[in-house]
Amino acid sequence: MSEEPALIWERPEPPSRPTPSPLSREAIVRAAIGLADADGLVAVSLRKVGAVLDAGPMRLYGYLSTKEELLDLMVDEVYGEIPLPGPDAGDWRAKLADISVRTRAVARRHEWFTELLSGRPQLGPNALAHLEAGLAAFEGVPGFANIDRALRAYGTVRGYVIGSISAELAERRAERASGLDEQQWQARSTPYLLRMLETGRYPNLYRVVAEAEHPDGATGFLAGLNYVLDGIAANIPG
Amino acid sequence: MSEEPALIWERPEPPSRPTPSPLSREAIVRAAIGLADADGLVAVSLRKVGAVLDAGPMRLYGYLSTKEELLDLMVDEVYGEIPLPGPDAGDWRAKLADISVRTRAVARRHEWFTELLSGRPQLGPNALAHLEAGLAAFEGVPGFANIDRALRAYGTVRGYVIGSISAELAERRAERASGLDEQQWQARSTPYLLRMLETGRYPNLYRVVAEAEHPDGATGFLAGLNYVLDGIAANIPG
DNA sequence: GTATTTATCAATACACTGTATCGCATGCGA
DNA sequence: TCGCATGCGATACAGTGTATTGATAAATAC
Repeated sequence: MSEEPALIWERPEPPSRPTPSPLSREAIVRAAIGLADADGLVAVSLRKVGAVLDAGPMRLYGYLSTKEELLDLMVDEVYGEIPLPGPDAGDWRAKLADISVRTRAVARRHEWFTELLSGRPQLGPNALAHLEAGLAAFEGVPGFANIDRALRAYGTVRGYVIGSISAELAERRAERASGLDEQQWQARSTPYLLRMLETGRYPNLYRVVAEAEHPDGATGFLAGLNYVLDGIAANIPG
Repeated sequence: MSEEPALIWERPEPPSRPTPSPLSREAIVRAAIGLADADGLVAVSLRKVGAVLDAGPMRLYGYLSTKEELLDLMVDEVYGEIPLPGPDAGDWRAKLADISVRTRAVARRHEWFTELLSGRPQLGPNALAHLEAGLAAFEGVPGFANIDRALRAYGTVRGYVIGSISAELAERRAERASGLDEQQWQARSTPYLLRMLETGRYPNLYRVVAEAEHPDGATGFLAGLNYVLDGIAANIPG
């Protein structure tokens, strides 16, 4: 199907291939993260990532062998943005609170982060360092010398952190997805909720709408985190 | 572009439209859940769901206006499968443990469930009933009369439950995704992990691989749940 | 009982996805 | 200066969600 039978005399030379922009895994991941930050995970396609880097989609397959791998790289990159406490950053509780709060901060900058966490084993170097730091917080804590116990305790904190942030961000996203501002979203869903609540089947939910003050995200997050940490503290003998 | 100019005499009658199978939201959701249970969320496409019901993809748009809505319905349907404790099912702790354990059981039957939870507000009737039951557990508990406090406490439990189950299932899925059995997956990832651990940068992770006994999922889940519940108990005055 | 409107659904179409294949152009070794 | 290897672009394909369209069946009006 050669569609260019023009004579050589008037056929233009091929555009002297403009030195293909040098590429790297790092650049690819940064481009993908930029797209995801701006327009959500749906905006991350190999074509769009390639376009940002002046490359076709197939060019990326030299650096990854699957889109899943790109997502894995994105996750590990974000793990790398979370500062980790050093060995003398306080006691176990301070260290865990530190990791948790900083994780939340980063997850709010990259709203897609927690979405990717569910359903993907995290084996990248930064993810491993993150887990290592969490476990290290339990070094020398009575009752948590057993690594299985430390692992479970940290897993509990981590489960709470991720679950809690997911819920917080889901709410934020739902508002914006419905078009414009928060008010517009609430205007859409509130009447429905009121109708449900009027049935009387949800007395406690009714109180949530009627009485709750909805403390801001950070406050609520810390309150829950303290429940979890209190629970661990309650299991330190002595 | 009528491609059937045959004369009426030999043109076959249109196949007397075989009474289009009656459809319902319920049937659509069940079909979608069946596909997801069998082959994961990627297997849920409007074409495939339609095919199960002997219908074209566009037929479904009478019952939903978007695929997102189908996913919302699936989530609420699964919520409906979780039995909720009645008012006299024990104290707050028993009720919360009950909800959590049953949620885990259902989430293991529908591995895609937690995947959908992150990133979607849950406003269906069954989801609301679920939340209501969680809040109801705190009725009459000293220190949790304030609905904000009850909401946060339950949110903590819920965050842990979802985060924890997600992690558990992510591991299980990763094993199977890599082709065949658990051994095959570990054979692929273990050498990499060992090389990372040999660097000495992850002393606690090293212990996880070397010393940990990896108690089974249910045991670990309950251990973590007890941390969280202990933490709440520690905040009940008196 | 016939004609006309209305609702329902299948077919078609479109823009877009991830990825396999293939052929060319470029740079390197001889 | 030639031959070859390698990396990249173009092309292709099967699949996605959904807008549009056109036909058919049901419901209504006369």
